[in-house]
Amino acid sequence: MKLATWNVNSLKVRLSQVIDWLMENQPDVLCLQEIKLINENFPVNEIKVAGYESVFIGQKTYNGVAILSKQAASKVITAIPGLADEQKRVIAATYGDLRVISAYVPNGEQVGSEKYSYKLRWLPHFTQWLQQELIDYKKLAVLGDFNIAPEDRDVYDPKLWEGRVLCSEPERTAFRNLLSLGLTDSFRLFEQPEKSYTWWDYRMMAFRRNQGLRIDHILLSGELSSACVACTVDKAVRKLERPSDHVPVIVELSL
DNA sequence: ATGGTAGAGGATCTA
Repeated sequence: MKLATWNVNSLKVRLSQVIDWLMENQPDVLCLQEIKLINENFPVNEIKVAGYESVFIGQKTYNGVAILSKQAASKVITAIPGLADEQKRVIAATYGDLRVISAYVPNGEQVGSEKYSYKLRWLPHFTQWLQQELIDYKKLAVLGDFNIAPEDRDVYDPKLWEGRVLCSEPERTAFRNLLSLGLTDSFRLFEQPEKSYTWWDYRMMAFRRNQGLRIDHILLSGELSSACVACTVDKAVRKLERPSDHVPVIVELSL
């Protein structure tokens, strides 16, 4: 079984790339973030033709998340229970005995900004919810854009980024708190190429210089972690014309 | 410290 996540930065612009990627890679599940469209405009039919069901929660202009899957979804949730939040950042769905969450953690803009404090307020709600999900589902996979580079080795220039948004200690502590629930960063289960990243700024030719950060992650519950046989980043799509600034992360599970 | 690019939507806001 193959699960993947991809921040597409507008599903409208990236739809043909997503369809091509599905056809090529045949994942069982693909989580999307930053779809940047409202539910009425979600391309259900185009995705269905490619052989995938969709669940989604959209929003005008910003945010929006989805899960595409070969199997039909059940028990769909489109918000963190109990959290009043205008921003559409999470969706959860069940496929057989597998629970999948697609998450778009707030970016935070800049340390000290209002968006940064929103991020730091949001993360404990997210953590508490995942704690409950782990109780309810033995096989839980949390995939998405976490907007946190967990360690210095996940940053092309740790000195330059020290203390800055995506790398600051409060954010990294929040990420470690997620792992403390019993979730595993699947990427680090395996030996990986050095300087592996999932996001590169569009500016300053950052991709060509490999000036990236690893901020997209797949976290697995204990039972899934034991079944995980690979975790990879698909850099190739970043070389396409009009690419997203993020690339897919993929896990393979022996289920 | 600043500014560089991309997307949405039609001037800025967000990343």
